[in-house]
Amino acid sequence: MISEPLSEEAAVELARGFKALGDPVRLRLLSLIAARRGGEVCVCELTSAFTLTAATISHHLKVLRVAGLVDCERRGTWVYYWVVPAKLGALSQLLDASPVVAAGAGG
Amino acid sequence: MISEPLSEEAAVELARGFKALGDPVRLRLLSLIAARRGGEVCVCELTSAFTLTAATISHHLKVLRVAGLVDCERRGTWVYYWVVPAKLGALSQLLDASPVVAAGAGG
DNA sequence: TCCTTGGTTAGACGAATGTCTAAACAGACA
DNA sequence: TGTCTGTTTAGACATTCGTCTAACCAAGGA
Repeated sequence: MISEPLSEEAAVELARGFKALGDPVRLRLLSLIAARRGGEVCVCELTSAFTLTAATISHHLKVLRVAGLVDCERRGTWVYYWVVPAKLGALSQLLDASPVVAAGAGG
Repeated sequence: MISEPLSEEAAVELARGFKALGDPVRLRLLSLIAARRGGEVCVCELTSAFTLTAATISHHLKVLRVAGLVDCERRGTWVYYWVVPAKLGALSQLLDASPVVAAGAGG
């Protein structure tokens, strides 16, 4: 859980991450990617899991990527996406109910 | 970490929570409230921590409340807010990078 | 070179968001 | 009752968001 008030700067940065997660499509995209621990998922596979257009999926993937939650790489014809665990972990810790004695939380 | 794809329904519900967290003001409000573990914070105290109007703060608090992240109670003249740990914990778990489950969590 | 497939970018448009001012509601007190 | 303080609600307005279609870029194969 949050143990001390956030600075405005920290709040802006963290809010960017949560904002990216605040859409059902992006959350499902992330779950499809993250479900493959350490693995990668082709965009074509992600697109086929929705009834939305490829352009819309690409847009959502870009939002996730700009937020630093996922990263990608083109490999020949296809583009593969994977999650960035450190970024997800940072957001998770903020909400975690178990005390995390990290980051010199003075108090 | 997310270990399996989310259903559309689950994604919609969870996205509501993350969306509420996706604003710097709301994130700072939550941190101000959550920093008092089990405690409560008066709206007047929250409002004075920002340069925004009381109406705007009230609006953001309502967003957090509708999302189930905080709850409140009027007590005489003042209104007090507190966090709902269970809700924060649910969101945290989804992103948690250190899953308690070892391998083979089939389902 | 041209064509085909996979994926992204650009532009448009209705819906939702964040902020404000003004007004209303709730309680305390003279 | 009236008035003051604390908080929420209503309405307005510019900005941002999610989606689409159309166009473009990247790679492979004839």
